[in-house]
Amino acid sequence: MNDEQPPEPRWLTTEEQRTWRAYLHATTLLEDHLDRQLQRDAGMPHIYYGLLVQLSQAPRRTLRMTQLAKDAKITRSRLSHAIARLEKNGWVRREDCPSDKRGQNAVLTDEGYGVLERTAPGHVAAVRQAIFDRLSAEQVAQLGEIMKVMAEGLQPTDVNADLPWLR
Amino acid sequence: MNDEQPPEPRWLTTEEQRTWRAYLHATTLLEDHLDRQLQRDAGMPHIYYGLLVQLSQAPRRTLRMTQLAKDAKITRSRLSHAIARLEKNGWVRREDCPSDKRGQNAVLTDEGYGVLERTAPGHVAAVRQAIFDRLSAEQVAQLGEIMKVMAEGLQPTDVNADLPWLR
DNA sequence: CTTGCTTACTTGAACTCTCAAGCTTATGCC
DNA sequence: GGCATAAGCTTGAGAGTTCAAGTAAGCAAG
Repeated sequence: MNDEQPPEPRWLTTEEQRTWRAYLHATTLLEDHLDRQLQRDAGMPHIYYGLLVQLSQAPRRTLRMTQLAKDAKITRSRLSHAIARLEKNGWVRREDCPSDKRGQNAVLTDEGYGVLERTAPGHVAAVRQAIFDRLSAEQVAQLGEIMKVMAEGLQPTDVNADLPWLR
Repeated sequence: MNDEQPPEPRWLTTEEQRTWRAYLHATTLLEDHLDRQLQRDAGMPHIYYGLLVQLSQAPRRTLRMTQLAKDAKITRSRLSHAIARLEKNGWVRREDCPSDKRGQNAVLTDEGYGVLERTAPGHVAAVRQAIFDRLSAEQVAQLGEIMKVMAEGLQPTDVNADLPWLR
């Protein structure tokens, strides 16, 4: 027989709950806000905009699909669908990768770059208004550090990459 | 003629960019992580789980649709679809509101409560592992304050509610 | 050189979200 | 009462996301 009881879970303290709720509210409100802002002004959701930004900063405005997916923290499947849509808009072009016949490069077109040029100011203004105009310099630094720590803990590092005993 | 130039937008400083990127990475990674965790263990996305939690804490486990939508920071349309799905699962029931024939109440069923009981420990553990186990008490307090400020700035207060000259 | 495993990417179906439109009931005003 | 407007909620269609499955090309071992 198994007499073990599941251990009483460590619930959140009142203070932690307050923080967690505030986190959920702020992040969902902001994401909705930016999604609407960009959908209205740039004709695409926030995540798609982020893809164009990544491409615009890459050498030759070109990135391998897998790399872009990693940078943007999304699955390759999602990226495939997204690039298909952006390609239909004429903002991104696909190219075969010369060195690896399995590979695809996503390339930001001039049109895509133009969209970015036209809409970036409005987007930055929205971000600024939501965050940086409301926080002290100290808080911005704190936020940066906190988010860095959180992101590190969530990085989907290759499973087993840190498990030498499985190699 | 119009000689006005659009003012050069105030771009983000390097420090602000770093913080903004960290924010985007951490929030998308966490949301994906929790969505998968709950989809796997509770059979619903994070936001749906949040709806059940709200209901579980309301008197008589009942809430008007509009109120629930406000609490969860989602549109009424989205809520309608969500409740329809949860109703199909038998976790929520709709009731006509006695005092207002337009109104609908969402009620958490016993089954719904059961799902919550069974899955809450795992969910809390995931949240704890992603945030509270990795941050100092001080950082938790900072995060709470920062998120509170951000949420306040994004609150979709009724348009015009703060514009007395339009009344 | 071929067998088997891995990597890169795509696809389709099921599900969710958004947006605009629609229905019903409440409320204020004459 | 009768009318206009607002509030509460739903619906359907189009767009986006997820998950599992599929194709094709690299790679390593024998």
